Amino acid sequence: MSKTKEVYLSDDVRKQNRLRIISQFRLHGKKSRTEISTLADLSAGTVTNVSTTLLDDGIIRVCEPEGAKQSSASHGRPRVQLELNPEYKFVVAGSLTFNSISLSMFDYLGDKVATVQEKVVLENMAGNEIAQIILSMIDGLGISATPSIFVLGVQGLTNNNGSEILWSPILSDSGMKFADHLSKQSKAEVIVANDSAMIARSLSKDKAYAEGTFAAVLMSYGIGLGLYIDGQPFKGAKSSASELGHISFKGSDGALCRCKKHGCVEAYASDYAIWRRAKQLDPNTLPENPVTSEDIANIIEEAKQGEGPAREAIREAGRAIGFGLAIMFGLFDAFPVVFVGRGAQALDLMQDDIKQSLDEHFRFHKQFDVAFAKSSDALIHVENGSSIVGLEWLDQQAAFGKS
Amino acid sequence: MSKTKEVYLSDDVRKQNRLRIISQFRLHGKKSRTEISTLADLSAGTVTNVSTTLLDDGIIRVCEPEGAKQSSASHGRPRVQLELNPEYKFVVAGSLTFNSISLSMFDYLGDKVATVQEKVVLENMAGNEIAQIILSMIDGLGISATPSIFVLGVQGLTNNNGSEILWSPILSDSGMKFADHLSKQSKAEVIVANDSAMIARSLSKDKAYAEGTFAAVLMSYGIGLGLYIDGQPFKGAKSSASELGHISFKGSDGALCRCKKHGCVEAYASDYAIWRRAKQLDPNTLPENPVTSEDIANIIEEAKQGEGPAREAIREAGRAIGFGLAIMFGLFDAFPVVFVGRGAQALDLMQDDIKQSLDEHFRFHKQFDVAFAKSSDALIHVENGSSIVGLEWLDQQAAFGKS
DNA sequence: CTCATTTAATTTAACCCTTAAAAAATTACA
DNA sequence: TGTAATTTTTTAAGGGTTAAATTAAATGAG
Repeated sequence: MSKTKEVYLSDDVRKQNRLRIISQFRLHGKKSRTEISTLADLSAGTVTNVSTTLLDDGIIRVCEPEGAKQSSASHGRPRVQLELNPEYKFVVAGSLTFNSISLSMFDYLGDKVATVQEKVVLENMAGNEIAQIILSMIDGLGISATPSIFVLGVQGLTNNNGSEILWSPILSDSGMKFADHLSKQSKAEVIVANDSAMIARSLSKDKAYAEGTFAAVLMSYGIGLGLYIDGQPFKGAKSSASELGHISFKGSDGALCRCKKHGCVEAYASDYAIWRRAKQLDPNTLPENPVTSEDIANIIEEAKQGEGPAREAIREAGRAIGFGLAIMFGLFDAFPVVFVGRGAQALDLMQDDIKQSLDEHFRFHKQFDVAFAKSSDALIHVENGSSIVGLEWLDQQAAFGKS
Repeated sequence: MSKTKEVYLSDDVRKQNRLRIISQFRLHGKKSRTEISTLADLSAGTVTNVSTTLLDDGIIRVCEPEGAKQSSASHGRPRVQLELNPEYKFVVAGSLTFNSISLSMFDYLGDKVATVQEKVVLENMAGNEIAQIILSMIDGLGISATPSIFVLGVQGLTNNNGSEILWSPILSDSGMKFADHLSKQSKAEVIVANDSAMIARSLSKDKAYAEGTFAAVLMSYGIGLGLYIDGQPFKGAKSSASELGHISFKGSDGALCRCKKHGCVEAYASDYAIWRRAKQLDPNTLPENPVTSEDIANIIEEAKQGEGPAREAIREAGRAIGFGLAIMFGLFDAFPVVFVGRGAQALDLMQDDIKQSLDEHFRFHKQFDVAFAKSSDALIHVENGSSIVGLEWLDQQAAFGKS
């Protein structure tokens, strides 16, 4: 595991091909050996050999012949469809927000087998308590399957490999260490990941973004950013997530941000910022209670009616986002952006301001085609992205073996 | 070539190991088979086999025994030192600036065998003219060796794979296409690269930055940025270089930048910006003549004497740089920064302002240890980085074979 | 001057993996 | 029932690696 040898040994070739074949099943679902041979560009003989070991190991299984989906040609020996064995192993994917934990169990085929949500304010909880809650939630599902891996999306910064939360606005110092406790108590792998990164991961499976270079911007309590560059999730040097929210939009005389600095993009574009401005409150105070989805929906409604504080709040959010994007595009080049989260519902209203701001601050704006889109519920994407991470981890384990 | 198969075939294993062994020679210089066996973690037998083919192909050669550097132990059969064959192939590495072309030829060992520089203003030249000049400069060296690859650093944007210049402040539209002409006329590979990226590449071989996460900031005519993340040169989505110079430091009422926008970091931190401010000229005009190294040296001298326009110009440059770094750190995490170029001579004077600006705009400043350093002549680093790129390309070719 | 000792490099034999080709299996259809 | 069609398995050949045995080359003691 720790030895990071590259492939230069026949044994590694074998494992590499194992993964290759598993990945084809992951990608295409039910397939016969012959089809896999074509897809994976391996000879029929190799596919037979590897399939045999995969069957023995319980990683794939033979599908019962479905009347409909027969072999393409009618003559000859019929193909035997194989697929990933759903019972092989299980993933728990989910997300932690400031006042709730939602978890879903997925089988190895990637189907959701159970889901559970609990309202808990995590702010003052210790790591072992959180781990305990998660475990009892899973217990409460009454499912015999034990998860082999937990993948949990959280707002904040995690380290590069997903083993540790470095900072999160929704957790105490002790709470941030829940992954350790969970891993010890469950004896399963635990990966913590930035929520926006998981959203991007989820979107990356979408045909529209399959090309693989795009950004997911999560507009809710903060302004999250998940980047995909050339089909690979982008990771910072030490930590998981790139930040859009704390780019300095206005100088130090700007509005107060949750991070205690002034003028951040978040201080203009997050839900509390929009709310604060729409309600014409002091830009140097933070609201005491969390802003709800309804609050934001109401403001959007109001803004649609015409000019006024609500409309102006959304304009300013657009300008801040546009500025943030301009800066990011300057560093990475421009690419499509998908907006997710409740703030994203205002995308139609913001779009012109975003573009204008981009135009003002990004030199190459006109040379690049920047496409915007908004997508559905953020939590679903976080969960979905997390499940993908979990399944890919299982695939790796299945291919390269345990220890 | 075009087929991008991964390693999953014994033949690929062979090639992989060939590269592995070549890389050890590249890294460590003269080594015996036994030593290579240890370094590359391959068996003695494999090293013998591969070495034989490498010798046959003229890629490595036997070193004449130097009296001094004998085998570590005195007993036993003495080791035969091998090394890369300097005559195997040659690289031309160099850089194009607005008024000069400098080229050096390197042998396969990485030793510089010749160098030539010519004053030419490239601004209005066509691509084929530039190619012609480069070729005749090489011709003029009177060296029998023909280069297999040209690697040239240029200010501006190149595409991801180094085949094309997308934009450069020093070249006309036709001039930007010189790589095509050069490649056709010389029948050699031609790679064009961003100058700052090459500087970073050069620095990456420095022990101090060998860890592999740092930024090179080139302060001269513009503000270039070369990034190394985790030992890998960072590339944008479509283009080569990340940009620090055109981050929006002040709004649209800021000073005029060469890119025709207002308020860019470059408009405060580049040599013309410093000069403009030190001379108390209109911040909305661009100087007609290029600012020289002497101009900048004089301003730095003046600033050292005490407060005044020169000192203030440098302060403002520091603030702009600090702002740019803060934004970059927000996206990538913080890491060491090396300043290169004539503006970097003012680092001592700027450092406090950079840090203060960072502190103001980067949330995690105090949690990260941001180290600054300045390095020697930019051109040398560009050339050096380019030669490294060229040699690595040759290594790849040597390992994986031509077609 | 010879020969045991020591270290380096090469050769050998065994093992693993892949592939192409041959063989076997399984079904449709005449 | 037999032939054609198609999928899957088996076989044999070929290539790569490694551990171990062998050969090569130099030192130094008797």
